[in-house]
Amino acid sequence: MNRRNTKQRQLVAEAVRALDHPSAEEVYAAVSRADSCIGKATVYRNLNLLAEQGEIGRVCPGEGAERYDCRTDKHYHMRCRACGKIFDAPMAPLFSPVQLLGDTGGFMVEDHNIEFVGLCPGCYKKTTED
Amino acid sequence: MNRRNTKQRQLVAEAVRALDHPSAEEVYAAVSRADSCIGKATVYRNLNLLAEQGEIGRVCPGEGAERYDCRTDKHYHMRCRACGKIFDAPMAPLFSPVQLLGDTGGFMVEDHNIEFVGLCPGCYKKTTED
DNA sequence: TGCTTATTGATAATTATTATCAATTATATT
DNA sequence: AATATAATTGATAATAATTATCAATAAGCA
Repeated sequence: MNRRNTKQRQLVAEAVRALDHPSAEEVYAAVSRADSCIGKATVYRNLNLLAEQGEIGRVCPGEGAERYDCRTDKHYHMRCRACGKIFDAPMAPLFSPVQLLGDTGGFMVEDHNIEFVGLCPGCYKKTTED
Repeated sequence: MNRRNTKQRQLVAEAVRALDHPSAEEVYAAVSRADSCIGKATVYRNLNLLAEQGEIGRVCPGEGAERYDCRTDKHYHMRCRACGKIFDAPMAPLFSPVQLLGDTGGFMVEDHNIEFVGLCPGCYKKTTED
């Protein structure tokens, strides 16, 4: 059950670090440039594995495909509702989010996420251009 | 383009109100009990339409299918990572979430969502039972 | 160098949802 | 009430994103 260092896995990890919140498809495209015969399933598998092992982050947008993140520290995101692009939110993680909650009725909170939704500069510009 | 009050649409709206954060599939199952020949596409279409018109809420969980919500006021959710069930979070909506953000670099924030992730009472019990 | 087994690539399968389109039906108009 | 019209429906195909399957390959230890 020991993890092995394959060329494919390295390429996937590098792609996530080189790209900005890429989707699996975008990672696949980038990796394919370096090694055109890499399989798509291999990309998905490695993204999952790297995320599980905490080497990369995973972002679950309210809409659209999963994104991956070179940052692994706790932070929040802003999603453009027009182009779907994900940005890091300039906001410190809440110190003790569970304290914001009242009686959860026995629900054990382990984690939390915040997503800001709106328009990125480029898409906002487009809405005012007509 | 005027909206019409069909029996199917009413059944979908009623099902969302009767169920607790149901998925489209769960709404379909409930509605099918009342009218067994309702089409699945009709359920999806009406959920989208009712959500767009603000008659029901839509919840986009970090994992799993979309959920629908009889509540339409701003509130947050807790999701059980084991069973996927969605609960209302006992937390008042942030008064001015944009004030929590620093310089967004021109990103226009319009909305935000918070999801707490953890274990619901039932699933937590199961983890301690062995 | 050879062995074991994690990993791969190709592809099928799955899940959730939307698009298509002819038939139906709610509602305004006559 | 009869008619017109266009919103809506149901069936089904299509799509998108992801996971499962499985024989072949290759990483890394003995």
